[in-house]
Amino acid sequence: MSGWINKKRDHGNLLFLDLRDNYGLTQCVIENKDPNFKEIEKLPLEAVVKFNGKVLERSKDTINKDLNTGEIEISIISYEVLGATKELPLPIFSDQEYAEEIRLKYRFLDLRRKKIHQNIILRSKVISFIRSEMERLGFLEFQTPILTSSSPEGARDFLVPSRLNPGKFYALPQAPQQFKQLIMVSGFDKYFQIAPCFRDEDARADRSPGEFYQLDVEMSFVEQQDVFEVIEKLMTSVFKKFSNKKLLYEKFPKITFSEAMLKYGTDKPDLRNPLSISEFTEIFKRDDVSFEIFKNLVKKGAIVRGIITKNTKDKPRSFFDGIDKWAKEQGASGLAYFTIEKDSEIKGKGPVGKFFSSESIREIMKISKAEVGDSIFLACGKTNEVEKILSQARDKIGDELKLINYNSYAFCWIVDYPMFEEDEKTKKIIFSHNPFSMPQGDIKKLDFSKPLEIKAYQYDIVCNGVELSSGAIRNHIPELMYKLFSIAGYDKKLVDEKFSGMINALSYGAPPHGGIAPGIDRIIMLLAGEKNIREVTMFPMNQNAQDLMMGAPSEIDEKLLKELNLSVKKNK
RNA sequence: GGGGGUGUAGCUCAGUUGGUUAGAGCGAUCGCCUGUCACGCGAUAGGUCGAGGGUUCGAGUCCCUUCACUCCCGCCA
Repeated sequence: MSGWINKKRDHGNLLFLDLRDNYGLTQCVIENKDPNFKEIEKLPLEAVVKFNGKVLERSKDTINKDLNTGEIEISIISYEVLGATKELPLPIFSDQEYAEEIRLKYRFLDLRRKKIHQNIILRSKVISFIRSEMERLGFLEFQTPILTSSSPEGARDFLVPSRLNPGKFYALPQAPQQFKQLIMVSGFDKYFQIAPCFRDEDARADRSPGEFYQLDVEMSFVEQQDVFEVIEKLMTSVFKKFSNKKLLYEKFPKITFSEAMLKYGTDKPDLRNPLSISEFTEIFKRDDVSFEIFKNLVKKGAIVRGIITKNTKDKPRSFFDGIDKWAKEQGASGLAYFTIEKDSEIKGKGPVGKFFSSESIREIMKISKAEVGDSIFLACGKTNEVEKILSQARDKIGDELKLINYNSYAFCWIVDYPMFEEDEKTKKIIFSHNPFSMPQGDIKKLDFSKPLEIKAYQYDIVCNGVELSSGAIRNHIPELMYKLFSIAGYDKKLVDEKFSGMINALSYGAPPHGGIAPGIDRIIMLLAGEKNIREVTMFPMNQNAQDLMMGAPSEIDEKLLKELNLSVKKNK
């Protein structure tokens, strides 16, 4: 048996060694009467060795139930060192947390550790299963180019200089978006790919810098619902196979974008959380409400929304103040709160309760289905500010009140995204999501004079508050595409120039088509129960997009630069 | 680009109000130990307290600057 020395237990005249390989641990044993004893005793942890020996059944009282191989052990007869080791920069056998820097620099050692080793194995199995499921559903896997052209919309591109075309650059694909549409125009009707995607944007815990993988899917002659059915089938089978956690919905609920923003304050709601947001702005226009701070803000155009918590009348003051304090730490102006009580009359108890008449509280209860004994947290401000803080408050309060079943998965679809939105700074009309999406409604009757009212066949799939993917039914009609691009400030010439391949292809008989591209890394994160994408990525870069193990990015030899017709301008 | 957190031995961490020689566990090295499975026991080595500057009789501890890692905002069609 060959493997790494995981742990030694040296009794002086009797030595146990746990030998580790990809599959687990096996205890090996040797006694001091063996001539090899002294040498084996000195072997360092993590040396790679081959032991020849006898497999022995362990006596009943020495069986280790925690090991798969705990009923046997190997009595060592001879050995060979296959790979020596220096002193280790981090221990392998412990479950302790280590600094990322050292883990990433010695990733090959880190990957020997049990948890991350299992995560990577899980990743392999999930991807393999997805492939076979997609094939079973009739999809074909194709590869698309890695060296392609830069696209004007979307994220920052990674660029690759062209030696043969001095001064020109390839871009790495942000996603195979245009290619998968071209595949549909080419007459293939069900495509998928485990596709590498490259975006030069800043990292987050759930976002690798630079590169990540999508399950890229596209289908022709389909409507939105056809895409949903394929993905629902796939996700339920993947999540059932690789997790024991409960799926709250097998038919994923559909929530419109505007409803999601109102009820949850975000377009990626965690539906494991039963709390929802209600709209109360009108309450603050009543004469029998005297909460002047909010009333004055409402007069200036602010809105008021709030979250009802059920039966929280007995919660200590510290709970409510804690939430208010937390909200201020998040940069909001805080959350006003009171609890609905009743003696002879309905009234509000708490710092701002006295500002509300019985009648106004009755109205609040009607709007939000609140009852006596419930409490209400209120936020006031601009729409996007209120949405943001209440969205966070929903997670925070749900967690504190233990309302969230963390042992479950709640999928949903967010649908009916607007085609356009107004840029906050420039006040220009821009594509709110994907410029290639098909607008909803009768295309001949679309009112292009009110672009902000146009909805798109554009959708997101969300699980446990994690955005897994967005997708769309595509716009396959060139004239309509020119029209939509012109609203976003691209004239025909520019569209022809920037999207020549696409627009040209759509002019030669393009089928209606659509698709989606769920993030593989995030699916694995959800399945592995990890909060950080590096825990499910074999060789990740750090937050500054550096590979500490390989030393990337690095400076480049002058000769190579010259061949590429490039010179580097040094700062300072 | 902005805000927060962290940085002390190879690794994980403790270090009180600024006060004597900066500690523990794991790991390493050496010794003892025949049924452990986080084996046990004893000893030794190992420190620019991230770096630079300042305050002070005295700084791991206080102040300033800076670097690294990380979390968040911006950004991510």
